[in-house]
Amino acid sequence: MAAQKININDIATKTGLSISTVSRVLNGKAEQFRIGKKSQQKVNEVAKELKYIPNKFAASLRTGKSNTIALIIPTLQNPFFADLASNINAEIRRFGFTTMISDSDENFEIEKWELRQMISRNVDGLIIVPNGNQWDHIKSLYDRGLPIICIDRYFEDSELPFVSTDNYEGAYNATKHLIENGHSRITCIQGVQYSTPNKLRVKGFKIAMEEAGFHDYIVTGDDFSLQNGYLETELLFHQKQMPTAIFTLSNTIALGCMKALKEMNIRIPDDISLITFDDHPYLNYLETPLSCIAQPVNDISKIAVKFLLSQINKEENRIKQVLLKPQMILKKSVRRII
Amino acid sequence: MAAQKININDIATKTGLSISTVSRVLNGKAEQFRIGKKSQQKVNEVAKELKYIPNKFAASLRTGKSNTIALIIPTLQNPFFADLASNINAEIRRFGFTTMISDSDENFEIEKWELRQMISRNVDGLIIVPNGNQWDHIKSLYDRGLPIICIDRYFEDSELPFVSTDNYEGAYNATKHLIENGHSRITCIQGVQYSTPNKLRVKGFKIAMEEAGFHDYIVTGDDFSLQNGYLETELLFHQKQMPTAIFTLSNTIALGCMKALKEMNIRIPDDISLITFDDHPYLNYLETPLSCIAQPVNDISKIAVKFLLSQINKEENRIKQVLLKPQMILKKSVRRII
DNA sequence: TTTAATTAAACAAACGTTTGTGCATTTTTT
DNA sequence: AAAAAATGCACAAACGTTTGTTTAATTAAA
Repeated sequence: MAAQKININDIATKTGLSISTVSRVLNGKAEQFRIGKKSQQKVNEVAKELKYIPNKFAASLRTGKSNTIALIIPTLQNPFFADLASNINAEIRRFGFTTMISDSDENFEIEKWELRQMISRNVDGLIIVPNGNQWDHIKSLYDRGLPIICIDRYFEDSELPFVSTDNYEGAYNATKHLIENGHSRITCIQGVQYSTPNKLRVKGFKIAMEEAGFHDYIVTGDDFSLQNGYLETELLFHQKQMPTAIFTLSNTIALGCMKALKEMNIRIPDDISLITFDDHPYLNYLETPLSCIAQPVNDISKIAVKFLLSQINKEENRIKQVLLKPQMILKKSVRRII
Repeated sequence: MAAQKININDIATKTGLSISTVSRVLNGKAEQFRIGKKSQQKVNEVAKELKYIPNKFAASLRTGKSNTIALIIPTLQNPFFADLASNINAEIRRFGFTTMISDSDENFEIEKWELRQMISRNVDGLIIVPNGNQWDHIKSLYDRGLPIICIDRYFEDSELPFVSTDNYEGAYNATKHLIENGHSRITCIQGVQYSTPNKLRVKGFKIAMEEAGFHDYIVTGDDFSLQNGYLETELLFHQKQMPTAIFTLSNTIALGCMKALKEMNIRIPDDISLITFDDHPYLNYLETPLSCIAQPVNDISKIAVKFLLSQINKEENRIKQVLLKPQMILKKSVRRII
């Protein structure tokens, strides 16, 4: 089995040329090294004939470059991240690089494991949506000179480069929107509490509330998951006073929330208003299309890739940390009251 | 910048041992080669101290193994594939392998490009959802001895191993369900026509219809996309006689279909019934939860990985092509008529 | 006490590339 | 016709591992 893989040497033998010549032709350095036209042609012909596929490992071992970018995200199950991954993969391909996508399963230990795997495969750069509240493992690689950029989630107290959304503004606007529609009893269901986007979203929510003079709002929840949205919503309605609006900090939380509301026969927006972070095609087809704060996924992808490549090419960059404006998309889940 | 990456040699120097000894300790072959306890300890200490990360490229070059599995899917934007990718990634990790996920953007040329990239990175195996109607590029690798398994989409006329769903039965059952609920004017909106799952789904639909004595059904469409679902549904209602039910062959098509219906103010299931292939959490929260034919994504993932690993371990396998039973999940999108 | 067996580790080749340097051969210049 | 320059390519080292073979030192057997 396993017909002998053919290599540069086979081509050298078959053409009667040396491996250095073959290598140079195959790498487009023929002119630079004055390889004769006939030799070039012979090499190319034989390479095609033998279906030569270069061994990147060998090349990479020699050059130290792998032409590969690692992308680590918390989970592909979340369409927001899947979308991000798809966009980044396509964008990276445009520049001739290959992407190694990895799903850390929202688990910090797995993230570290995957990261080690990537590093030991000599990736040229890393794009990561970190899922813990520690960044030593990332920072130490960055300090070693590995080009890195965090997207979506990042660390405020670190100098690690990032591209994300202005989460504060998004949350502020969403809350303002609810307030302008007459809501004052608003509950915010949050995700992982220590994550930067979550903290900033909560901050945006609180400040908008305080500015409006509302001081006894509720912020609850602890995970960017369907279950969390479901559970927190359930609990919410076992309290004395129901909110008139809910602000969920992710699309997954929103779905969980909707599930609970449905089970309790609470209608959106008739009985309660709902607005959420993250957009997605699916949100348009829900029972009630959800008004949301959309993140510019495509822009984030493009900027992250551009930025990473400039790091790889050792270009100087003054700006290393970017926040893009979110967009509020109004659908049908918020009702004006009073 | 780029603090010198440390290698096995640095450890050898620092411990005063040889690189072969270090290598053996690090690879857990210490006992086998009778390396002294103190030496072992020294090596491990120094490795930790220097934060040594092995260079898999060098190892792989030497061994020919990479401990990496390639996964190529049409697009992460489709939650069905994202789900599959996430499951497979997790499953593969359990066996100590790393997954390289790649999104071919539903494009045959890109698929070939990605495949070359993977091969040149010495992957030990390949799991692929092929997106064309040619398989030479895959088959030739298989013949060279690369362990391969197709999932979801596969080729009937090839001996390439696959794990997929019994698409025929799924479609047959879905159609039967519509018929049993009194529908006779049923339209099927299909995806890519040459793809095996699509062909079998259409076959299941047709046979169920014929068996029931209905001969003038419509099968239309040509892409597993939202747009296709949308367009075909639009066109459908410019015809003389409207169907009473639609069977969409993927979740993406279903969404497009729903969008068109909504725009035309046609209600599900009051005005028309709808059933679709593929399940997804989101389908439960739609305006009308969609009845569907669910594929056993998790089982497909597990079996595919198990099967691939057995190929890698050169175990004999009698059964190389597997079809799993789909499950019909009834929600609220099919109405009994007459 | 010499020889054999065991233990512990070193040597060196190989994996498939890339690349700096060197060496013929041919062409151009003087 | 001799020297210089240009052309076309080959040699060999290096990248960081793994692994088959040796070697040295220690212990056990004779």
